[in-house]
Amino acid sequence: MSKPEASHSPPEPESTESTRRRILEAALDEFSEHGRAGARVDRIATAAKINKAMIYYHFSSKDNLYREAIADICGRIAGDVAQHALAGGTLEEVLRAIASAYAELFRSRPQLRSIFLDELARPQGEILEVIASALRDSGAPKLLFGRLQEESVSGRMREVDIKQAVTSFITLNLGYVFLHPLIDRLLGIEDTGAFMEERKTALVDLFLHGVEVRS
Amino acid sequence: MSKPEASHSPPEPESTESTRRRILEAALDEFSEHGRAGARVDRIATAAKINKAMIYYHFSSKDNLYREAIADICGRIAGDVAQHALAGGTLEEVLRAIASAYAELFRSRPQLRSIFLDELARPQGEILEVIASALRDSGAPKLLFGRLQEESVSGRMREVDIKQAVTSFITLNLGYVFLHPLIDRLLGIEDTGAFMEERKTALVDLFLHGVEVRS
DNA sequence: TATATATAACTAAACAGTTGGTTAAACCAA
DNA sequence: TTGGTTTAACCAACTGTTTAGTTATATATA
Repeated sequence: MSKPEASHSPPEPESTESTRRRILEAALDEFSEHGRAGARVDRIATAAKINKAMIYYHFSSKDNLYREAIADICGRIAGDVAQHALAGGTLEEVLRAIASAYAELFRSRPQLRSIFLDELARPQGEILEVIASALRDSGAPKLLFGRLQEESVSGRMREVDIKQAVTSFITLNLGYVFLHPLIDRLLGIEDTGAFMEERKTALVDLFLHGVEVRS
Repeated sequence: MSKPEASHSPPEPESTESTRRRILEAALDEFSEHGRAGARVDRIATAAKINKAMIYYHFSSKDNLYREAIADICGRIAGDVAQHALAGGTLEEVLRAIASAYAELFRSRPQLRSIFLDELARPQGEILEVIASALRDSGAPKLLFGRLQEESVSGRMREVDIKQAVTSFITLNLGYVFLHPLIDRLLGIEDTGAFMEERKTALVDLFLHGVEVRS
């Protein structure tokens, strides 16, 4: 006595939050993989296992979905970075903690990388501001800036422009994350993961030596 | 006695090279501004002042046009960088020359930045190889690697992993170029151009101090 | 020398498929 | 019954690409 399968039987209605979440997650994957212009709404719908119209019901437009998907994940960045217990300690300890935090951020949230690169390639003020805020709220830039100022004032660090120094540390960290497809080819690096692991130590080492007072 | 205007009268045929050049230039602008998926063939045709069908006559497909436009401009990179007379001199002089070359490359060819970021975001082996080859052929990576090895062997440089050191120098240089929209926001930098100028000196300074033997 | 032919470059129009988005109706839990 | 959620079908515009026709020019041929 088998029940006739309905030609269309919608799954049990879920909570709004649950549906939105599924859409946001599918969207982030799609935008990460194809970029904003290359992403397809119907692919997002398929991946989220919903009818395409639901995307418009919840998010109004493709563009708005893009914005909200990024805002959603950026909202997690501060928490992710905080896991690395950025706090006091020697300058070296602080730098190591930040380097680890950044490396782990992009390792644990692989969609972030391509989306950040997209927004860097063609910045949209609004979205870039969301990203910048997230990184700011992580506390890392402020901690870095503050510590470098202390070191400078106390004479443990050479006289260098603090903004340039912070820029250098950030680019030393994020540089390989973002540029590794190119660098791997230029230098014949075959194990990106291993190189990234060594990198965390190497970049802190270089930076510390670069800023310390010559004895 | 006016001649009746033909309903459609194609202009005199130009040389193939001239038409192709116009298309390639318009294409590079379009791809740079909108990305591969966001670029529109009809916009490229309008910008190049040709009939859209000519793009297919000369380049077969949008994708092939993308590839050829990038290959075309990458073919110029080696020459651009060579303008900076990368040669011998002290390590500092070599590093300064390379830093200048990189900064000038992206300043003088503004389309490169977003296109490189696109390919870094979603690498296509073939195109990334064209880009890597262009940078390789510029001679800068080899010069850098070679000089750092010399310095290491002769004891003027600390014992550091050369690949990590080269990676650091490249990321110190290209990092700000690519990440400046974000860094400017994080650090409150208002004059990107001025900061970039200072950067050339600051990054070489940091790097040199970072690798030199402690006396 | 005049004429025919082939070819490359070019055109406007057409094409077929895809895209983001819309709509009216159905569904369902409270 | 109500209001929120969901559906299948639909839509106009857009997209990359193709087609058939035109023109200028070089070359072959009678």
